[in-house]
Amino acid sequence: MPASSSERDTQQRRAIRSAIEQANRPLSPREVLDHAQAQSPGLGIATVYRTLKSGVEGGWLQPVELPGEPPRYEPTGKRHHHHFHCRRCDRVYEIDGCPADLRALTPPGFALEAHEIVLYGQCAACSQ
Amino acid sequence: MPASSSERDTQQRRAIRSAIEQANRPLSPREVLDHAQAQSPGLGIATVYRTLKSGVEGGWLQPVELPGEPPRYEPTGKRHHHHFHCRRCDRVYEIDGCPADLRALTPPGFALEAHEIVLYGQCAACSQ
DNA sequence: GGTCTCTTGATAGGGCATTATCAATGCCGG
DNA sequence: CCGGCATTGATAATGCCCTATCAAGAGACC
Repeated sequence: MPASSSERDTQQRRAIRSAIEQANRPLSPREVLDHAQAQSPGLGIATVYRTLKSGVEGGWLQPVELPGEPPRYEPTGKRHHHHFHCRRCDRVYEIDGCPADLRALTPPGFALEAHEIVLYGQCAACSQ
Repeated sequence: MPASSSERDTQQRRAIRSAIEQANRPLSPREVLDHAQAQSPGLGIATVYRTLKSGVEGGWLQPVELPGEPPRYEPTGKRHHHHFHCRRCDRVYEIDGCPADLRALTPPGFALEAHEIVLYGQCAACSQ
């Protein structure tokens, strides 16, 4: 007997998933709401939070934590990358590549497990 | 006629300043409280927040923002550096150096103004 | 020491992001 | 097309971090 509770396929969830997959950058809950409302008018923020949470638990979504900011969300399975945070429009962009020989910076005795790089500045749209 | 309001030199402020200067790593408000209470028993968290705030405004302190974390505080005037966040004890350490050719990662049209690098893992104390 | 006024500590209050509540709605299997 | 139950939207409630409040306490200049 399989666990009964089925995940229903609703208009709202489709809209949210689609908004996240089509944006090629991590979105905040607010941004997800705004984008998904185009497909699902009347969509509420609570549903966005619920869907984001279950998406992370379900493994198809991952939070992108940034200094002093609420998390953004992006699909899992992408290549290793980092992010650019535009100070003007507050959007976060995906940056390919990873330049650093970070192992060299790690002090003796410290075990390096992961790293995060965030670039700050103006995005193309905001620099005119 | 000089602006009258003087900044008094109190035991609490001395203790807080000393705690921050003697730790060779950024401290959270809670850590500042714990460390400074050794010099100033009965010190309250409100005074810590007040002193941190005025320290930042006064220019001798700067906040260290980390992904998904409340800010830590360190003295200004240090060389350019980054931080290591121990996942076990949650302490943040200062890391000298900056390896990256980050300009190369910046997409065309984007204006790079600053960057942040955070290493994650276990600190020397926590890796035994 | 006296006094003026800045500081302090305890705690209530505010701000913000997120979660819980619950009646109404809408999937979906039969 | 029905009925059961997951889901939804609105909003109240929570959690966390930090700031405001205010009576009591303590620097500093005389």
